[in-house]
Amino acid sequence: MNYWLMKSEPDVFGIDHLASRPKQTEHWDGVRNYQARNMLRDQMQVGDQVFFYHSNCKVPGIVGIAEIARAGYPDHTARNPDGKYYDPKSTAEKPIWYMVDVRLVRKLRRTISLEELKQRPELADMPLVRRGNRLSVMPVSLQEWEAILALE
DNA sequence: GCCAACGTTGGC
DNA sequence: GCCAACGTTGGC
Repeated sequence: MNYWLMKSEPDVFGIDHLASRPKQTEHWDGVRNYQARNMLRDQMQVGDQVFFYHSNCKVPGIVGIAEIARAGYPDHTARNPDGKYYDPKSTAEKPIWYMVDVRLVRKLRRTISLEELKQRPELADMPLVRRGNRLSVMPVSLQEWEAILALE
């Protein structure tokens, strides 16, 4: 089992959007970064646990726990010419971009803010707290996972 | 809204 | 293959 952190803007798709979906499950589309793509496509497995992170908002931080409900499969939004995730280089035969399905496990009792995460020395190696990091999907070690949950 | 950091693009 | 220009991310 692997652990991950996935970022989303709450105004676009936040934890409450996920909670209101049928089966509290939704596909995670629109990732257009190769490093993140590789994780979606090659590493995420059904049952993996995910921290749901709110970015680009008033209090950025971890707001919930989700799990991978379906492993990587082609992101069909890349083939919709009318959508903002359209990529003409991606085809049905040779998809470039991938997505996974994510199911809500639970919301946290409170937001564990980025500010708080930055203060924990045991989390200093997380890409999340490093300056200039822009990865929207990143691995979390078991030690980091447990340290973060202990903050709740 | 600003802007630093970073990834991608494309000319050469 | 280098690297400047450009677009995007995301904290503040």
